[in-house]
Amino acid sequence: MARRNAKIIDPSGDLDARKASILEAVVAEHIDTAQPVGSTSVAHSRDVKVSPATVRSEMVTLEREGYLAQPHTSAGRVPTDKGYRYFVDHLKSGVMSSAQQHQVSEFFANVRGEVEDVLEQTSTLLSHLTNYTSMVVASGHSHATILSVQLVSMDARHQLLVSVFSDGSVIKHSVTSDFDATHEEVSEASRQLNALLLATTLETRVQVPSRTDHVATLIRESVSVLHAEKPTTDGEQVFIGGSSHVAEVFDGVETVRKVLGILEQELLVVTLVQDILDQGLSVAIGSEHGYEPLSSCAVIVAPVSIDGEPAGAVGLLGPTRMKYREALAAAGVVSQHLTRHFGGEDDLA
Amino acid sequence: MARRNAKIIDPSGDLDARKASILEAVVAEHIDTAQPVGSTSVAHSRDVKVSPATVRSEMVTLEREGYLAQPHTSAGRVPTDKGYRYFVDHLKSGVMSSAQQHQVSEFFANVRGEVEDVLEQTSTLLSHLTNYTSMVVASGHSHATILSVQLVSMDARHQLLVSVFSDGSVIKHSVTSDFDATHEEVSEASRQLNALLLATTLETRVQVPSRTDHVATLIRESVSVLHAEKPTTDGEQVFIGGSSHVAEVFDGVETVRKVLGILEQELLVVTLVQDILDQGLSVAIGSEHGYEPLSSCAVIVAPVSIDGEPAGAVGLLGPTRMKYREALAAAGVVSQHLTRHFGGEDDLA
DNA sequence: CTTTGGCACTCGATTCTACCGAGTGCCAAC
DNA sequence: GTTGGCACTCGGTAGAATCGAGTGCCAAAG
Repeated sequence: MARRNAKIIDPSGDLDARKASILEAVVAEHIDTAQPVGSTSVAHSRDVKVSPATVRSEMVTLEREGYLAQPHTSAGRVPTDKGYRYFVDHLKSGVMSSAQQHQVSEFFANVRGEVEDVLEQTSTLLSHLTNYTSMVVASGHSHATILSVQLVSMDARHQLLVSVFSDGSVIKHSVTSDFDATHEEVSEASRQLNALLLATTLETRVQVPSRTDHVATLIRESVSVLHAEKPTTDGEQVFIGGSSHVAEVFDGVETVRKVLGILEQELLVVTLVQDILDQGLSVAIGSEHGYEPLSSCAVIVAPVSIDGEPAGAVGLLGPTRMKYREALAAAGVVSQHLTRHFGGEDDLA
Repeated sequence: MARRNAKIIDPSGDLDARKASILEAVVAEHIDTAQPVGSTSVAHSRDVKVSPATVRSEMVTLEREGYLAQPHTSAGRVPTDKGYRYFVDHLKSGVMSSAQQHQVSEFFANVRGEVEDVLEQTSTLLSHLTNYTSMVVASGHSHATILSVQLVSMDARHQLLVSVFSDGSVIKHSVTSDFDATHEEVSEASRQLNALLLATTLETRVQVPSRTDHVATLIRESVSVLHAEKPTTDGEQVFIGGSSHVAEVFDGVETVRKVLGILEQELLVVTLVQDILDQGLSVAIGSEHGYEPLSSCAVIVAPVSIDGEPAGAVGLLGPTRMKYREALAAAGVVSQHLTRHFGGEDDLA
């Protein structure tokens, strides 16, 4: 079509149809062979109607424009991050095999248990579906309200503060006092804490009694440990599935080590996923996410919401040459199922 | 010493002093070079006062007896699992560097938070100390008694059952009813549940009301989900630290994959550690633990107890040629600190 | 002016060979 | 029983030769 313009280097990054199909062919082939791809195989691929020679000359352009790279003279071409980016941006969204679709429906029809269990199992599911490492992130309860708090006496000087939130999460904190508290004092404190904190969020500032008696001290102590929760973690949880796939999917011990090292740090994974989501991306390729150790990785994310509110995300981590179509489809389908699962009729907690 | 008997093949597996020191030298050298070790380097090592020729002839014996193996003719010797076993059985227990000792004390002096957090951080500590993957297992609350149960209403048909145990653990279960329960009904059920279950364990059979009103139904339902907890998992928790070390410490993608695959399955890790503990071992080498995919691994375990009761264990996973002395020392020291930490004055929960 | 087949050239990968040397097993001497 | 000496083995490495996939360029064809 816009052939006449082919000579003009298009700064907007859009390619004419022929370059596009060549780039696509290169990416597609490199994804499944992991080898540099040469002009002949591109020329023979569907959607490319020109001779190897023409392909070659187009490839030098694509290389100059940064979509392809040559490992060394007289080798085939390999896509750059930019090349992959173009590829995924122009990917007509694929669809999962019906066997897999079935597997997912089956899974969500049969899962039981608490949210945490469901999320954990979901991450396993996702990694099995794709053969990549999966991440399932549940955002924190920063704006969940407190449904109940209870102070339970462990022994005279140790109590356990158990708080239940409207999102179904439960957290415990241990409270230590430097005096012996009677059972009566503890349950009185528990009663008052309940009255005090009911329907508040962790961000609400509450008026604590300033008296110095045992009950008041327990209350102050309890409120303080509870509110201390906030700054450290936001209560996000992350479930990682199929980390063993890291070993099959990356080559080079060093890469494997680095990637595993990142996955070990849950906080990092949460922020990574969050960052990508915030950028409005669904795929971050190579250096796009800014984590140097993951520069040979691509990360796919798909948001999950509950009642219209963003509530987390599912993610996949693979090499930049991952099978985007399948992986995107899987992440999408699973995130939709999750959204439906938690939005819908079933147990919320 | 028992030199005169050297010719007699000792079926009990005890070696005369010279063979022992040769075997030890081979193992020690192979551990830090990862190479087959030859007669000359053994002969030059401390504790071995004989010539290479003598070493060689002893080595053929050691090989025949199954302590050493030869990768191929005219290569050095490599220890077999049996060789490593002898080595660790006769290891005079080492001691950690004082810098490390300090690091551990420091850690336990400063660590805060709930048990889970402490255990998780402990596993990180242990893996940092040793450069191996660490496992920290906390046994289940099968004989902990219930301190409190509370049924919290989420919405009309969903309640959350929150149970607090004497070991400081808290578990939640969601309860779904097929009728709309009022707040009053829920709190009445909660009250009765408390009375019913207080001081029982998950194994105690309790008499539930057989009435068909809402409160009784809630109670039956709650008791049932709570007691259903038992069979699936015993409530063990496992924290794995430093899985990225797997990639540095094993060679061969396939091994790395297999090991990571095992580590992914928490249940497997728990039983692995438990099995080894049950066998009364502190190290399981190669095939001793019976997990085929881990046949090139050694696993070190050290029990942790609270108030004299076994309460879990710490473990390390490395290659069969791991640095046993250091790793054993680290696991030992950390398990002791952990035992002291939870047995002692500090927070129990 | 674009496309194409032809062709010389490049350069990593593979294969082959020679060779080195660590290490062994054996034996005769101590 | 221990030791030095010696012939032999065999994996690992280095270098040379070769292969071949793939390129860049050019001249002819459309």
